[in-house]
Amino acid sequence: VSDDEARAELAAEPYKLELIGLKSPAVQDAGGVEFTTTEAEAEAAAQVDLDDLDSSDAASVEVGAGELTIYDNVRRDGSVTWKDLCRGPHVPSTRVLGNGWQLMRTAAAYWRGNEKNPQLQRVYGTAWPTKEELKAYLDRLAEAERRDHRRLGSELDLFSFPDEIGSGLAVFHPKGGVVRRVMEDYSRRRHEEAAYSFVNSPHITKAQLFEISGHLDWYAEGMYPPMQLDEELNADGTVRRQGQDYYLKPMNCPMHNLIFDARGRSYRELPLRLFEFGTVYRYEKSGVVHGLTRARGFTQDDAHIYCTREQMRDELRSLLTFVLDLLRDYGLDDFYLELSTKNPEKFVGSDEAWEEATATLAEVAAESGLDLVPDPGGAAFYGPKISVQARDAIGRTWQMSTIQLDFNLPERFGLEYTAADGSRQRPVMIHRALFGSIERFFAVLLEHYAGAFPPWLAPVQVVGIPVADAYAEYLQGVAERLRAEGIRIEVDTSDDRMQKKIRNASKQKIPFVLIAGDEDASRGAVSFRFRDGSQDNGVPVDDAVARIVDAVRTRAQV
RNA sequence: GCCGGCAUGGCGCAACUGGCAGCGCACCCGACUUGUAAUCGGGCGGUUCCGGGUUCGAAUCCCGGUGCCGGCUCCA
Repeated sequence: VSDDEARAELAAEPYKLELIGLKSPAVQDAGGVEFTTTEAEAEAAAQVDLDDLDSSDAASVEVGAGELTIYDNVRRDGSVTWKDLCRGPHVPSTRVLGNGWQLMRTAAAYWRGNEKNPQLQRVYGTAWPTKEELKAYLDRLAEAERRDHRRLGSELDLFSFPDEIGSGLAVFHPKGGVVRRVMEDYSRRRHEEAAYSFVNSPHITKAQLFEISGHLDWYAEGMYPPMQLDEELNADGTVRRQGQDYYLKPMNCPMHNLIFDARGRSYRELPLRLFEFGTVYRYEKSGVVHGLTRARGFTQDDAHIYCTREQMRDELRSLLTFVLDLLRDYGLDDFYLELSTKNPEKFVGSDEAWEEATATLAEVAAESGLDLVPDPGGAAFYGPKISVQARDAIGRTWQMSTIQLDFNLPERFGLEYTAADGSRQRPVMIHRALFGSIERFFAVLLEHYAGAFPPWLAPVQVVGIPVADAYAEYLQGVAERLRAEGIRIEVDTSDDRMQKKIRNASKQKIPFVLIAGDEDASRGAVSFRFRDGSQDNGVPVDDAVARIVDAVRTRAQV
């Protein structure tokens, strides 16, 4: 139909009239009810962008540029219930959906995806050729639900979000604290080996620092409001103390820059790698806070590397290797990379610097042999970025580590080092976080393992269960030997039945259960029960200890 | 921030149309002493998220706030 015909047909539909005005057949999908076959497609459909629709869905109907199509919704008796703009095609009959469909939820969505526009009600559904396939899909959703870190966090007594503290602010319980400490300890050790220097910086700072860094210009709405220190006057009216705003830090980089700038720096010190588990606070909008993956207070495993332009390539290369190795040690091994490049509308620095940095990142990424997905225009204004995307045990992807090149902050802070020829040079700065945030990484591991952490990370690695009280003492002896090896073991001496203790250990997803009764004790042995329910009976204590110690030391996933 | 939903012992839930706040698990006490996922009995525990209102009477209805869940938008 022509625009005018369409306008006449849909005169009572203000949003559709607006779409007609856009003169693009692509936008016709932006309204209407969506039935999608997968979560991913629902997401994709929800994020329909006017620009990329023209080419991507070309398979449907031939529609010339600027032409519109209108479909009639026809009942079985032939009457038309409503008309709608649609690029098509439509299924001949909704009855082909059979029984394999279900409404999933409703939600508000901004008209044409813009926050400034009014919101419409979006109805989500899912449709499958058969009931069985629908069920399989719903089972996958249930599996994700079962692994939800917020649920596992309370079931396994790892962390909580007390209302009294505030939205998005977690406390870690003793068991969560163990996992976190082990994660951090291992990370520290590896960073030490990789020649990082460990620094510490405060949680609050005068406004001045974020004025220099530019955060108050660009990031103010992501920050908690300032703490105001009032001006105080002496009796004669002179100023005794100047008024001052203090902010919670949303990022660590400005602090690290001040450490770099604390004295004159030589090229001989570079690359200088400053590392900190830096706790930051960001005032996330109320609707986006989500468990540990999107909190308002979190700790980054943050490092800033200051190096020369010449060192940049080698540094990035070894950095990417370091990052991937470490992620693998935590049990993630299915990665791809994303390369975010310059947004021509929003960048600082010279074109040459950008090209060099981007080419270097691309080259280093290619050497890794991993898939590289371009993300044009996705870079921060100060430099391009590689991010590591990891797939977890049920195939979901998570953005983990980021490596960002920065030409801007060294400029703003006036950072310099003295080169071999005595000249003053500006260093390049690399921002990198490997976990991203410890809390998010913790949540990803928790969901990846569905709570069944590998022994080296498990809060309790072994539970000893005596067949009867009489054997508790024997197991305590075994426990002492394991504790001497640094193993986290508890002996269950409660009044419960043995079967109940096994059930409890199983629910807590303890990697190793050691059971002992007369048969074992009389032979100096113990019996294993593993998480999968399998057993290994009558294992000599020496062998049992060696086996557990080995599993922990090798970070095995048993 | 916006739209929709929700908030009842530590956890999971119940309580009809406004009419005595209940159950299971956990916890405490007692009995039982057991070879691979729940022994039995008893007990403690609630200002029904907070503040205000309507009503003879509010977990229940209304208003405001806080928090949570699902999305939008944004992001480590």
